[in-house]
Amino acid sequence: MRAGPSQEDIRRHNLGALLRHVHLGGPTSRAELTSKMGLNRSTIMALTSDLTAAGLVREELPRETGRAGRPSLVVRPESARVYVFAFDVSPDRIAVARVGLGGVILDRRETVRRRGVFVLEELTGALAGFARQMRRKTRDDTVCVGAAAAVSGGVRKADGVVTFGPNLKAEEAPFGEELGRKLGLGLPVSVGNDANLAALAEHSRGVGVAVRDLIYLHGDVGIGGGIIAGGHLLGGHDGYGGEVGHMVVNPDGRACGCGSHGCLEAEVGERALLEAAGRFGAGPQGRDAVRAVVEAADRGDIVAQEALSRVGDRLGLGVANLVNIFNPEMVIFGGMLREVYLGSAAQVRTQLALHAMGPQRERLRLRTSALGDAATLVGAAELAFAHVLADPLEVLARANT
Amino acid sequence: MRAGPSQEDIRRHNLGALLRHVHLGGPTSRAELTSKMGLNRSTIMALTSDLTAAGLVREELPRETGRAGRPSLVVRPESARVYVFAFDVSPDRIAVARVGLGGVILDRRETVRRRGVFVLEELTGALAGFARQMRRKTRDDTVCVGAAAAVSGGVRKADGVVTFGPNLKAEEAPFGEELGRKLGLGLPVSVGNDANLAALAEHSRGVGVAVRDLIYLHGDVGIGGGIIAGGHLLGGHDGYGGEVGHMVVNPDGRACGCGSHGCLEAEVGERALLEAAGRFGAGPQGRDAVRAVVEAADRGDIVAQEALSRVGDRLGLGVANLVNIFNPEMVIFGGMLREVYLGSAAQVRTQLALHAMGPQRERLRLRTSALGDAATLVGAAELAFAHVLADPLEVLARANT
DNA sequence: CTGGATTGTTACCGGATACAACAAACTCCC
DNA sequence: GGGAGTTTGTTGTATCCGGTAACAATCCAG
Repeated sequence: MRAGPSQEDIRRHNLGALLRHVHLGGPTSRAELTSKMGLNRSTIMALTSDLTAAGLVREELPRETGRAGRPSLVVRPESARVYVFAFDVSPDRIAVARVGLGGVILDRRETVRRRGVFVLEELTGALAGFARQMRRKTRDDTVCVGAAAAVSGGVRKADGVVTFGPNLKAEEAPFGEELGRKLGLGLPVSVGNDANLAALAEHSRGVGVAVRDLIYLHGDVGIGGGIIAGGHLLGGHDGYGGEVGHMVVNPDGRACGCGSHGCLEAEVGERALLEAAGRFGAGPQGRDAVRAVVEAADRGDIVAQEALSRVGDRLGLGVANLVNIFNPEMVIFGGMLREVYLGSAAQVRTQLALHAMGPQRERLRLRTSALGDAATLVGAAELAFAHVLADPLEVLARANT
Repeated sequence: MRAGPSQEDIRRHNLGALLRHVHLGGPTSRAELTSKMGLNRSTIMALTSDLTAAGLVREELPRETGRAGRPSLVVRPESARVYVFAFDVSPDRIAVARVGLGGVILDRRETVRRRGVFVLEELTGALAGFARQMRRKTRDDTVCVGAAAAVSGGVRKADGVVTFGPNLKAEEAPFGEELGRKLGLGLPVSVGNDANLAALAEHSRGVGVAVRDLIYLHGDVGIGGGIIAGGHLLGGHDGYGGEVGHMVVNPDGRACGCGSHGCLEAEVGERALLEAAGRFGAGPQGRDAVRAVVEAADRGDIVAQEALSRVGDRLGLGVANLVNIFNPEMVIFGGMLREVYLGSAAQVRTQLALHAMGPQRERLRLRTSALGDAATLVGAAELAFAHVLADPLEVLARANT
C-alpha cells in the first residue's frame, strides 16, 4: 500500500523495466525500447546511460539497418560480465550453471547422484565446489550478482528452508543458508521449488512467453507443479503454492507416500507407470525407463499401451480439474511428464473433453516443455536475477565495492 | 511493461492509494496516512486537498484526541454523496443496492425470483427499475460514479458477457451492456461472477481482510468459488478462474449438469444434500431447506446426520485438494455452504487431515462468511468502485460535467 | 551528392515529492 | 490559568524525473 519516496522509485522501476526488456527480449534498439516502454527518447537515453555506466548493458551500432534514418543504437546485456549462479538439486542429479545476464548459460557442470539421500553437508559442498571451479576460470572484470537454487521439495517462503521433499526425512534443511556460507561470495542464495522455477522459466524464456496464465506440470519421482496466474508465480501463503502432486484424482486409488490415497503423484508418477507396465524394480529407473515404456507402446506392446492409457486417463482428469479451477491459457508438461503426455495425448484430451468445462477448454493449449532439463536451472537463474531487475543500480554499486 | 508518462501516474496512483485507505479502512487521520503510506506530510496534504476539492472526501477535526500535539485532521469518505449501484442476480432473488464510498449500503431493494428462468429483458428491466426508484430519492448533490453486477454464472473477461450459468441455456447474455442501457446513466456496468465478487468482498471487508491468499467457496444451487492469490483475484485467461464447482472429487460419483461425474457441485450441492437426506422435491427448496437438514441433524435425525456426513466428506476432500494446490491462508465458506460446513466441520477437518499435506494444513484457517448474503452486493460495489480508486480525479471530473 | 527520414543529444520546462521552517492547536504539569 | 513540550497543518524551496523542442548526426533513395 505504501508508495515510498516516489522519485527514486520511478527511476528504479524504469531502469528495471528496461533491463528486463534486454534481459528477456535480447538485444533491443533504443527506438524499440522507446515505443515498447512508452517513454521518451531522451528518457531512454538517460536510462541506458545509467545502465551502461553501471556495466550492465552495452550500446553498439547495429550491423545493417535496412531502413532510412540514423541507425538506432542497440542495447545488449553484458552477458559475459554480469552473471549469477544457478543450482539444481534433482532426485537423480545435481547441477550448477553460471548464467549471464540475458539468460545465456556460460558454463555448466553436473553429476549424477543417488536417489533418496539428502546429506546437507555433502550436497552443498559439491555444489559450492563446482561453483568455485567455474569462478576460477572467469576473468577479473566479471561480477557475480546473485545465486539461487532449485530443489525438489517444499520451500518455506518465510526463511527459504526446505521443509519436505522426496529426499528429506523429518528434519528441515536450511539449504540456502548453508550453500551461501560455503560459496563465500557474501551473497544470499534464494531457494525455490523446482517445478515452480521451471514454470517461471517456461514463462520467461520457454513456450509460455507472453502467456499470463499457465500451469506447468513437472514429473520426476513425484509430480510437482508451478502456476503462473496473472503473470505472477502463485506462491501461496507459505510458499507451497502449485503443489498439485497431491491433488486426489482417485479417492479409492493407490496409496501415496504422503499418507493419502489416489494422489496425482501416486497415480501418474514414475512408479505408477512402471508398475502398471510391469517394469518396476526390474530394469532401469528414471527418465530412461519412462521413455522405454512409451517406445514399447509405440511398437505395439499391449501392456505398455494399457499402462500409458491408464496413467493418461488420470493425468487428464488432473489437468481437467486444474483447468476448471484456474482457466489457464496453457498447460505445459515437463520432466518425465513430457514423455507421458506425448504417449497418451489422446487419453488426456478425452478426459478434458469429459471433465473440463467448455469455455475453459476451448482456448486451452497443451504444450510440452521447450527448455527441457534446463528449465529448472534457467528458472533458478531468473530467481537469482530478480533482485537485480528490481533495483539494478543498487546491486551493482554494492558489487563494485 | 510500459511505464507511461509517469508524473501523472504517480499522482494518480497516490490519489488512488489514499482514497483506497479511507474507502476500506474508514475515516483516517492525516497523521496515520502519512505513516501508513510512507509519504511526507506535505504530500498527504496536497493529495487530500485534491480529493476534497473533487468532493470525494471531507476533512474534519476529530472529537477527542487524547494525545498531546495539534490534532490531526480526519479524512473521511463522502459516503452520502459519492455512490455506486450494485446489482445481484442470484438463483432465488435479485437485489440492488446503492452503496456509498466507504462501503456503506445507503439503500437496498430486493425481490424473490423463480429459479431457472433467465429472461434478459425482464431481469435488467426489474433491476434498472429498482435503481431508478432509489435514484429519485437522492439529493441533487449526489453523484453516481459506477455500477456493477454479480451474476451466478461465467462471465467472459473480454466483453463481460455471461456465457454460462445455472439459469442460462445455450445463448450468451450481454447482461452488462443491456443493464447499462436501461439504467441510462451513461455508465458502463461491469459484470462479475458472484462467487468471485463475494471472495473480493470478504477479502476487502470481511473475514479475509489482510489475508493475501484465500479461497472463498460459495454454495447456492451450484458451487462457485473465488480465489485471492497474492492479494489479487484470480481471473484466469478468460475470466472463469475460481470455478471450483466442477472439480472432480469422486470419479464414480453422481452425474453433474455439466456432463461430467462426481463434480464438487454434484456431490455437495444443494440437491445432493437434500436427496441424501430424503428431502428433495418434497419440502422447501433453497437455503431454508439446507438449514432444516442441519437442524434436524442437530436434533439427532440419523438420516440427516448421514447426509451431512457424506456431503462433509466430499467437501473436505475438495477443500483438501484446493489447499494442496494453493496453500491459502484461509478458506471461507459462504452461501449455503456456511450451514453445510457448520454442520459437518468434523468431517471437513478429518478429510483435511487425511488428504492435505502437513505444511499447507498447519497454518490454515477455516472460516465462515462474515458478510453473509450481502457479500455479493458488497463485492459488486467494490468492482464498481475499482475504476474510481484507479483514477479518482478523472472519474469525478467526468461525473461533474 | 542532395533530400527525406529517423534517431541521438542537449537545454529547458512542468510536475511531483521531500525538506525545513514556522504557525497552530492540544496535553500536561505546576 | 499559563507555560513547556509535542504533534501536526501550512508554506516556500530544492531536487529529481520525465516530456518537449530544437539541432546535429547518420542512413537510404535517387
